[in-house]
Amino acid sequence: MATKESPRPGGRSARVQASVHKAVQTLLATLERTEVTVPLIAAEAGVTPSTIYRRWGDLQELLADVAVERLRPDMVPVDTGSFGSDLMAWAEQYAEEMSSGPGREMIRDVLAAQDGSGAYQCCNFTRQQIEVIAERAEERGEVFTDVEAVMDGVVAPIMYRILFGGAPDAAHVERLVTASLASKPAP
Amino acid sequence: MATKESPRPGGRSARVQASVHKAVQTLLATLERTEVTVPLIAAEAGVTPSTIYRRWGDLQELLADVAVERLRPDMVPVDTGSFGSDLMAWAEQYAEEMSSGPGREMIRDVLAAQDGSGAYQCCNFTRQQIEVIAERAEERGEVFTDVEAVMDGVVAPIMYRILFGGAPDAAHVERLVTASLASKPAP
DNA sequence: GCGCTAAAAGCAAATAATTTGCTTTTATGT
DNA sequence: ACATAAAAGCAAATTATTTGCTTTTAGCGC
Repeated sequence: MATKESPRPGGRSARVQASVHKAVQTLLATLERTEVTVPLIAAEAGVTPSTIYRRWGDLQELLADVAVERLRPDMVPVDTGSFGSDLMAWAEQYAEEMSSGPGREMIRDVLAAQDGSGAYQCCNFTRQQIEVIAERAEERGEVFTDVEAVMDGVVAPIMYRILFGGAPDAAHVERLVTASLASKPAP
Repeated sequence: MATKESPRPGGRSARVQASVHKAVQTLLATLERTEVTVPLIAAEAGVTPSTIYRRWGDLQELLADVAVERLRPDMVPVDTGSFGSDLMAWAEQYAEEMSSGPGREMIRDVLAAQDGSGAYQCCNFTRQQIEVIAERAEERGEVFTDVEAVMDGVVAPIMYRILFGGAPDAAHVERLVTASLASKPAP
């Protein structure tokens, strides 16, 4: 989407993107999802609706774009001393954040977009967080669970239940992590 | 959504629902997702757009409603003689169906709707299929994996990867099932 | 069966959204 | 500085959505 091309002639590009993103966040914080429209966002951002349509295509793509930015992790997983407790702490926080109203809406926005790249990015944000935990474990000389096994055993069940059923409770998350630690100790 | 109330005065209800659903399926088979609009569906179904708006609210809810119907299982999982092979056969078919273009679009439609009940229903369709496999295992006197453990260990990873990354390949699905069979043999 | 009733559907005007052709602005490379 | 091409503005045209009101219909009591 935002490829690495060097900025070409003509763009107020970055400025508009920033104000539109901010406008979306402001409006989402205030109004119901169904009340947030492109013309409203345009007015709030001080741009023309056609600018938004031409840059993003439609409301869903814009909402997805904003949601991906907001889902980008802003901190490194806390270091609690071991792979197991790092993963447990991370998973608990992840489940809580994603289960929250705003979390669920952001995930929904990302998945609703036609362009699947947002979902892929989010998945990678998560994978990278786990890789950080794994790399620390490796530096400590620990035996630790394969990253893809954690994706399957911890991340996927949490996300599945948030999306398709009730959010998993803390005990469930703890069980998932424990099982993952026990089952596949291999890199 | 479609509650079990006995039909009240006035509804051509069922007839309209059927023709609109059929129209949606016809159009989805022909056109790109972004080209399918409420007025088009209305014309194809021989109803007025306002009828659709009043019954379903918007296009997304209608698409979700249709997708849920299409995701409803139409057969019982095949009986291959044991819990393990039943689950393996079912998981392979499930992964294949859901990974397909139409499968992915239906899931997306279900999740994109404001009304989360469709996702919940789909999750239950899946759970019920696994329960059928589990009940057969119980009748045979087998030891078998808890249904929720299968949801976490097999269904969730398949769905997560379909939604967020590349679809899982056959070998991956096989590994998930094998691990699930090995890890939690209990009720 | 016959009307009564209320839910659902039709119709059409009003509103809101999206698209589009054309003009203007602006960041970059020369 | 100037030329250039990408991005943004503007406004008209199109398309989608909402809404008030009328008509049709299925179930209900008689």
